Amino acid sequence: MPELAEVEFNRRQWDAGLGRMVTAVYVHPSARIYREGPALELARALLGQTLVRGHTHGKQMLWEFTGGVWMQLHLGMSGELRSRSADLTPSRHDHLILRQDGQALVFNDERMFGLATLHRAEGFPAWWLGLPPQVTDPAWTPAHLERFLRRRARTPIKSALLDQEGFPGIGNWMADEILWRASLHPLSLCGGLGHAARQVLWEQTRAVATDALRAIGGVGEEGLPPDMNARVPRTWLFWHRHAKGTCPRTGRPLQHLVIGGRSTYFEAQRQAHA
DNA sequence: CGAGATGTTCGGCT
DNA sequence: AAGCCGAACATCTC
Repeated sequence: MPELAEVEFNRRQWDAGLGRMVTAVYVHPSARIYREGPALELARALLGQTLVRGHTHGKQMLWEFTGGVWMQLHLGMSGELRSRSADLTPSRHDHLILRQDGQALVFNDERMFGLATLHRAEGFPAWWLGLPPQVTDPAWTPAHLERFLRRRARTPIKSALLDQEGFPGIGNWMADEILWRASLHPLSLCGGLGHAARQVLWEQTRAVATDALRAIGGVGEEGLPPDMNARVPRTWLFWHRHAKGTCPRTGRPLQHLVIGGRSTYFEAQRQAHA
């Protein structure tokens, strides 16, 4: 599920736990999400600490606790955060549960491409501060984008959009959404985009990220949106990118290609080759 | 039953 | 040498 707006949505699921102490920790020690550090060490570190804040950066999540304890979470392909009742019994894919007074914070991940890693630092960990600028950040400028595209001159733009170095938080459906809005063919080589095409790409990347954060992430609203994807407008490509899908603007059938190993849907007539 | 699913990493090749 | 591509990871659904 998770691209930047869904990551934001999941971050908010743990809001109920902010400012509260962790009274017990359940881990599923052999789960693959602990591949970068022992689960039991993470569990021991979190116990007795208070959850201070959650941060997101693209698809990365960083949970700040008291005592210089930080937990990095990545939702991978199927990770979800939820707040449940205090007496919750772990189910099959619940790999991490932080129990607090009044509730349990759950990390569930069926496919286990996600990640949970302990970090210790006074202030933000250095690797977090060194992450590339997010696409909604003022530092993510047209000049920054141009430098990135130049380094990948022979890469199809669809593949480049999935590169977290240049487009933190953009994943497969958002990449298709951006190219569709920008009227760019997904196989266009980065080096072949002219000034005008690069400008449109920059604008639509920002626009899709901002719109998705508002619709899915619930940014700027009180309370949580009831369902993650339900509020995505039908006019987006999002709902139509499947084998029998048609373009919500032209009504013509969508083309399907596998690019960089990922399913890609586009309207071949609108998205002409650059 | 094989294919594919909103992700990342690694080994091999150019 | 930088950068590309396919495979692998684990599980469920169509």
